[in-house]
Amino acid sequence: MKKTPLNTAGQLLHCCHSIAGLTLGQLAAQLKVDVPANLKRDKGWVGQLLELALGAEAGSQAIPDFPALGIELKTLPIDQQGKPLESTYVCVAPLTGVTSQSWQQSWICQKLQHVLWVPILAERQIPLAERVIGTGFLWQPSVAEQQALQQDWEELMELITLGGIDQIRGAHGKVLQLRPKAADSKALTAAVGANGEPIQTLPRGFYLKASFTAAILSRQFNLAEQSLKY
DNA sequence: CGGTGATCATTG
DNA sequence: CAATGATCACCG
Repeated sequence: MKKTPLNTAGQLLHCCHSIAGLTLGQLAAQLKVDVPANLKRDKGWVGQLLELALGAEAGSQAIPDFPALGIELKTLPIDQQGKPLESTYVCVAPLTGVTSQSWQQSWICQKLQHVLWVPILAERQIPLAERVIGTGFLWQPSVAEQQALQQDWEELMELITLGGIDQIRGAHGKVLQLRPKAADSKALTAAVGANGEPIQTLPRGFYLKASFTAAILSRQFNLAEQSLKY
């Protein structure tokens, strides 16, 4: 865990391993950060803490957490069985001006090319300061994962550009969801209406379903097990 | 507002 | 009890 910017993915991973096994309280103490009583009013606290610990530079800018490496940092709340407790927010969804954009050029695709996942044992019954940081790992989508994501994305984007956004619910995709991403249900942003006319609607964001992130963890977990056997 | 970081909490 | 829709805090 260093304060200086990391130059390689290897250094980042090493830094990540050095904080694995610590509780959030221990890490916060090292960084001289106060631990909130709960996450009710500090939902992004865990993510911010890990960004500080690993030296992410992007802050709240719309760029990768590690610009030089093109790597995105994401914490993943899991239970003791290693199962994700929540779906994972990826980024906001463009609602206008994206006709004929390809999956490969999309913002979400770019973000998902290199992700540093850091599992956090975060069952709600465990006090925040006692939650344990897991072993982070670098991930790139497999061909199959890429195809599943692209398929859902294309379906969702077609609905958005054709004015079907108000029919989209969280259940629409298999691995990718489109759900509200706003301060509250009254926030508005521009979108396309049913007849192609401009309308105002709730801002949406792309989320990875828990079953998808569970598969990522499973793949990592199984590989780790295999490496112990041989 | 739109983006970052997400989790909360009601509901089926 | 998982999943969807709602919400919290901070920044430029």
